[in-house]
Amino acid sequence: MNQQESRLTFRKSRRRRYAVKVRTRFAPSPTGNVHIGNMRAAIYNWLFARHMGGEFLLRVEDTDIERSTPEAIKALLDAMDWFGLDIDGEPLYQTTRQQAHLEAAEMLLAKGLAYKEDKGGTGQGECVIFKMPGTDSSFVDGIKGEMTKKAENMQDFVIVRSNGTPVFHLANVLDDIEQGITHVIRGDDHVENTFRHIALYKALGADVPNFAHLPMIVNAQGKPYSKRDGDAFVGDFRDKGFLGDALFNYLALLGWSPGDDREVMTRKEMIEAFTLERCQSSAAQVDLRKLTWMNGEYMLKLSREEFDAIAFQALETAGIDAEPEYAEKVFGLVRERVKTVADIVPMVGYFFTEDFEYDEKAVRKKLQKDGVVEVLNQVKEIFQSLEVFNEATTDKALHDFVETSGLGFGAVMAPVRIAVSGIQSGPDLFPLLAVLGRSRTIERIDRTIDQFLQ
RNA sequence: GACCCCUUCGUCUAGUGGCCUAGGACUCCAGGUUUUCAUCCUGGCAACACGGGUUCGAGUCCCGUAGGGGUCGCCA
Repeated sequence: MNQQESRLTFRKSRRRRYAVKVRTRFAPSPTGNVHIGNMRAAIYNWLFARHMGGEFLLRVEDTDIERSTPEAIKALLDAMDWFGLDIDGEPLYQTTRQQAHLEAAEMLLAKGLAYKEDKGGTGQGECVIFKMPGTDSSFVDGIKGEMTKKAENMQDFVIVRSNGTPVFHLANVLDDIEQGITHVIRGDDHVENTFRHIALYKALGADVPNFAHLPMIVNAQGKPYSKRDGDAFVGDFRDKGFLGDALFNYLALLGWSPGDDREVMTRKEMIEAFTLERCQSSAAQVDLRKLTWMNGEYMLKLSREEFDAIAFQALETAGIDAEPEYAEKVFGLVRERVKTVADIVPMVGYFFTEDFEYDEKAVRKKLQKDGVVEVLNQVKEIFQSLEVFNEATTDKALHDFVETSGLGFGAVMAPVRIAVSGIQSGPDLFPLLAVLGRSRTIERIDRTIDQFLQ
């Protein structure tokens, strides 16, 4: 009922401004790190704007001179780029607006809607305080429905500090007016502010936009993300090997669903299906396992070229020098088994060095057993005698060997695999051998015998 | 403490009074496919916070309780 009511009212208020195009915005302060909670708000704003055929703007709230460095701004823009959040128009930098903010404060003062006072008698001088109208306030939240607050529960608040700088509330509202924002979609932590902001809009003689408040996202312990949760920044997810598209999709689904069973969705599908009414009003918990699964789905959707480019990049950062043609063959082997970008290097390491590690347990359980030396020696001879060494010939040769020797597949394949790769799991053995090549395969078998089976 | 908000499987969710013996996804478990691992296929475990109403009928509406969260800055 509540949902239905809110939907109606929300539509009605939009119809009133029928000629106005929907405009949303992302208004972060550039601090060098973008929290995924903020990024999710950006995603929802973007999705909503695109769904409505409207515009998505960026406003950089860079008034904190200490933290708002050019690097921080670049990091912010990079994060948006990584997610593919394209903006309409030029970003508005809040520092360029200070004069306008101050003039508006003067206007409110002149109209008697604000007053000056040394709040709390600090002796720091007088600040400008906005006078709340003294009436009950209510608005219809696009997600939460009807919200009300009694006059006695709302206090006057500072809009210009005694040092002459504008406070968030004033700047934020004024800039939203300047940018023509029709829908303010932001975190739940702003609901209380909304009552203040609505009063400001009215005092300023501006149309009050629609508001929608997104529930917070919480960590794996179900607690709010704090500064200590190291993995809450967008950059951390990138470092952990997640793809921007996958994180985007995952975050979009964290608090919203299309209403049917779709989960892995294209941008187009998400844009088409996205509505505020379908957003959840309770907090959502981040589940890295599901994110990892979804990332795997996106890794699978990558084209050969895209995957190779990513894999080369990963190799490069790991300091591994790779010959392109060979590396591409290796990538082809692991392409479908990788869940995150970070999985690649550990999975292909042994292809690029003779100095790879042997898994101790694998050596103990599969290699250091009676008869293994003989098996490896015979396999080596078979490989040496092969006219051509490729996937098909090694496959046939080993299968023949298994048959004639009367040994099980496992008794032959496992030792060979460990001898050439050091580990028990990996790509299909024969393609692996083919990529490795005959000489390397034989050398590795020899070395394994010397090292563990003498 | 005051004000506001939230509550369906472990997690993300579907559910707008009868279609719900509550559906899907991730995870986990079992079986199958596979030379290994992953994939893939099949099956399984698992939830309406609690208590009262309203109603012929409640996960869905109302009230209360409990739990959780947000806000109470000359931070944003």
